[in-house]
Amino acid sequence: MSRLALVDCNNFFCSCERVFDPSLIGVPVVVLSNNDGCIISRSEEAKVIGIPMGAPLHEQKEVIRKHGVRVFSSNYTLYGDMSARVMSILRDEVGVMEVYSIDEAFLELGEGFGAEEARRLRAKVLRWTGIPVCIGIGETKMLAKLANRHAKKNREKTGGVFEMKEEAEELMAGVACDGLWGVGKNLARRLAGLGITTALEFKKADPVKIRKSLGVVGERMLREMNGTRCLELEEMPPDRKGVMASRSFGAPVEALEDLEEALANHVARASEKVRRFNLWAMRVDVFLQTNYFRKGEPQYCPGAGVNLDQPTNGTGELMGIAGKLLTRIYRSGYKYKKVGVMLGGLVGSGAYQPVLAFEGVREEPRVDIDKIVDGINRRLGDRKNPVITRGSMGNRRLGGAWRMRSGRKSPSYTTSWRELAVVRG
DNA sequence: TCTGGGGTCCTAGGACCC
DNA sequence: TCTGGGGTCCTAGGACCC
Repeated sequence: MSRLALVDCNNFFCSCERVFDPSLIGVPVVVLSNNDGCIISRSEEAKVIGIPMGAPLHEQKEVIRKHGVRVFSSNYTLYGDMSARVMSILRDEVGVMEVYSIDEAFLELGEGFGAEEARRLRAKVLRWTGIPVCIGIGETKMLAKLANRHAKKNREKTGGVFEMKEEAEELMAGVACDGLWGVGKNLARRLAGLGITTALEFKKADPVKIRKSLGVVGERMLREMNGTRCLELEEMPPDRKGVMASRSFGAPVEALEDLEEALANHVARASEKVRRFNLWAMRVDVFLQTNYFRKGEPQYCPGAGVNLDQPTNGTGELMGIAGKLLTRIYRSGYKYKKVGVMLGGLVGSGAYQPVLAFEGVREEPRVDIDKIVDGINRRLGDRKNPVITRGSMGNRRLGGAWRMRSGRKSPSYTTSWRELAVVRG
């Protein structure tokens, strides 16, 4: 019987911060979401003192002060680079693997790769990168996930590695349904309605009943729980369906010009991403949001989209289209919280149907300015701080109400010459 | 005062077609 | 009394994940 391993980095963002700052070891650490809004990664020490996942920062001010919690803005440049290092080590170990997220990968295990080998791999990743991982082994993705969860929750006993074997059912009896991968609050409630509250009860449930109540998604999970693979390993990630870019503002925004400037920045990021994947967009959507946490204020969350005659990934062209959509939905008198753009209907070169053109098909430009700008920005700046921008994106140094907060970011230790760690003799 | 961002898949329902 | 049936495509919204 072939098996999969799920390798999952522990408290990944916090662990990345710790690699380059030893003073963080042994003390509570948290990393914040964009705009310094929510807590999205916690060290073990931070979990112990009761800081919940996803909690708004302002609700935790007291705990943070009392325990001297170290707080960081997110530094995705650093995390992305550390992730690539971990993944390259894993890739050396097995023939087939799927990078599932920035901090997780599924590995197809060969004969003889069991808990012992997993422990060796775990030690290797820790030694080479400084990142601690947990490894769960099972016949399917769901079982590997469950094993991983057990390994993580009982780290002293398991040493961070667990393989699903005969004791699986005993373990499942102690896991609530919403602890299963793919079962959230809502599905758990539906399952409870069927009298199913533990992972073991789910595993033994009647497939017909599950199918009827949870659809194909539920049936797939049920089969996976019983050792039948329904969720295949995806070695090559399939092409993206859409690319979105949006940000909450650092402060409420009312003026159209400010929204336009923010949107131009989002379009620049989104179109660069689309070009990086060598794709073209057939559709553009723009949306606006007011702050739905402020119940007393008038709310307005409109969106508008347009299908394009010809696919494009040009920054300038997309900025023009998005700007028109924005003026169409904009109404004055609201305090906006967020603006965003979604590039959809992505197609590869040659995969799209040329338009039946009465006014002539657009010519390809002789010099592709966007690609040149992308190259320079990639070499001299980073994704968040491009060195070449357009006038419509505003001036970074002048700030602007819409720019997000990110006041506690650690240096990009591994990707910027100017921010290398300094060793004192 | 302050409350993230970016994805995926599935389903239901409407428009439209023959 | 009679008011078809079956299909596809698209979109919006729900649910979930990290």
